[in-house]
Amino acid sequence: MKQQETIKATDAELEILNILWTHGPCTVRQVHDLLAQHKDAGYTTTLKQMQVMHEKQLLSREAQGKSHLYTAIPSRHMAQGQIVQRVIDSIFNGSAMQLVMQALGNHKPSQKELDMIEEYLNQKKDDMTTSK
Amino acid sequence: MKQQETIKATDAELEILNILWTHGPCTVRQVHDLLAQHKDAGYTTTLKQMQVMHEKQLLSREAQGKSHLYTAIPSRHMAQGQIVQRVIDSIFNGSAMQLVMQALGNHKPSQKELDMIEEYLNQKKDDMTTSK
DNA sequence: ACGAATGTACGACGAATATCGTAATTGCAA
DNA sequence: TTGCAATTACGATATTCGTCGTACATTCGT
Repeated sequence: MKQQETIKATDAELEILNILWTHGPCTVRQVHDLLAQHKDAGYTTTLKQMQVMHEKQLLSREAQGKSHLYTAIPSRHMAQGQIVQRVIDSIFNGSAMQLVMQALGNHKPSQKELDMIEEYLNQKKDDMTTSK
Repeated sequence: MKQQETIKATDAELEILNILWTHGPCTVRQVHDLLAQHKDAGYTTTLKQMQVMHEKQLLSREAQGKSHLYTAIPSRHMAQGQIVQRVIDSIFNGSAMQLVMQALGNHKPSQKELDMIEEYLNQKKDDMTTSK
């Protein structure tokens, strides 16, 4: 059911995964052009990177015309979970709450976002009284 | 006012910083012994690492007897902020809230923790109505 | 005062990563 | 069908990171 236990990706690889997660399946050219907007690297660099990621089972690919269409294999949600956990373990001494506070503090949440959390909290509380 | 704009530390370095943050100034031996509890590496490895970190201005040091006492230069809080921001940018598409939700979802907060957040939220709301 | 123990300094090495040049391949348009 | 432009394949190189061996320095107990 799980083709992959843990995701091991470098920062550069994360960037590419993020593009794929956001834009759906892409060719190397598309990914590269997006990357090039805020980063400076040659086309073959991106190509090589994606080839390696394909070997590492981070990307699947399918021929399409003369090029390849690449797709992210790990889900964004799964990767997020793992990375968040790693951050918590490494510098938040294992406390997820501290991370939450940090993120909230940094961010100056908008009213709408505060409402979102509140709603979430209320729902959690309901869960607690209803069951368990 | 700020001796350091951005903190660039590898995972291994983060581990060491975390020890220093938690235990306060330490000698190489102390850090190494703590690391050795859940990791396997030689003493000189830790030493070298901390020397490099000293060059990189991640650690300051002070002679103490025959050894050196090392201290983390960046504050834990600052490092947390930067890392959280980087995570948000790289895989949460810039949305701090998504990270918060992910962390909350992962973690199954306790009642006490929920109260903490709620209190925090109320305070935020007060801020919003009082000032600004 | 001297030798063992404990530290530090320094350089080297392997693996992984990032980057790119160049060659081979492929699809398509004329 | 043939040539060109785009794409892929395949190393080669540079850099960084983690690791450690070994040499040098210092302290302390006796």
